[in-house]
Amino acid sequence: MKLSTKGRYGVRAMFDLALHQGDGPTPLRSIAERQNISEHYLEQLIANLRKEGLVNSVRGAHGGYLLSKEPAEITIGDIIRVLEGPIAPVDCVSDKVEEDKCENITDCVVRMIWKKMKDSINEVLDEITLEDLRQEAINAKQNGAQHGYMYHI
Amino acid sequence: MKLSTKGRYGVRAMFDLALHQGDGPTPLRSIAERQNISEHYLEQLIANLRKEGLVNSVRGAHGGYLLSKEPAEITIGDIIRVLEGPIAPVDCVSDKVEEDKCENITDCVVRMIWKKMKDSINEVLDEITLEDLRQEAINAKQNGAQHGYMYHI
DNA sequence: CAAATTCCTAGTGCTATGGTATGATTATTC
DNA sequence: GAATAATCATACCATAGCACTAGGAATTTG
Repeated sequence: MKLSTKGRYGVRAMFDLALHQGDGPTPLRSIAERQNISEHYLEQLIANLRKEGLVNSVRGAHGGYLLSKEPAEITIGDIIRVLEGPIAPVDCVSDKVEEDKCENITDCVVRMIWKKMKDSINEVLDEITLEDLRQEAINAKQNGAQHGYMYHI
Repeated sequence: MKLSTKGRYGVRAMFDLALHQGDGPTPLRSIAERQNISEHYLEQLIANLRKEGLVNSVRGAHGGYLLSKEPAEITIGDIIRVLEGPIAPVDCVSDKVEEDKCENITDCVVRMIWKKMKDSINEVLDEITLEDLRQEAINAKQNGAQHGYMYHI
């Protein structure tokens, strides 16, 4: 029951973009350096975020990446679902197709657990936006946070 | 973010024991057959459940396994934590030791997400007991559930 | 003693993860 | 035109965990 680095790096990268939103496109290299993530690996991840429309890209000199929407309109759930697939503890609660593969769907007592689990996780992740993180970072900074690669504002 | 079969098989096996509690020790073979799980594999899982005191074993002919406590006193969280380790999306929120490995612990904005996620999952899993499942199975049976390997009562 | 059953150790094939390496192509700015 | 950057492609690799399988030793009952 662990998230892989895909989801975690993705969230950090998007958070980084949220903090630098307004400065124009942010090159991948800057994100990778600030967040201490392998640039090549991050490239693979952000390609998915672009395909799913969470970020826009600008080519060429002074190019880079931009959030496609306001930080308040992007949830952590949006990001993680793109990078890790459906957020569900077992396949039989993740989507219609997978549900149908389970013969016992209506009778299965145990499935109820996974359903509750899934709903509770998604609820948490869908109520946190990048704007929430940005605000927290600003507060932390004001309250004297020092290190934190998480908020180079 | 998937559970492995360890956690899922474990829950099903314990649920099976809950349903057959009172019949004396349940041999592993019976559980494995009813739940359609590899006997040898299940053996390895139940060994951990025994070491952690969730089940008792009786050797020899007519031996088998028994829940060590009342079904109402065993939560799904108890079972999954034994078989999958701490239920946490990232290590830095799983326990003290892991927390200490993270330099940024106090300042890290993103960590708050994983903390909330962890708490919400654990809350769900710790409020469901084997007795709850047993009751649901009995209800389902009365309401005409037919198939469901989940409740051979 | 034979059968049933738990207990224990080892090995195995597969897949996903988390990268690295290399290079070519396209678009943009100065 | 040079530099900067995204985009695309392909391939490789080491490690770890998963989901078993195999085989046998120890224990208990009848």
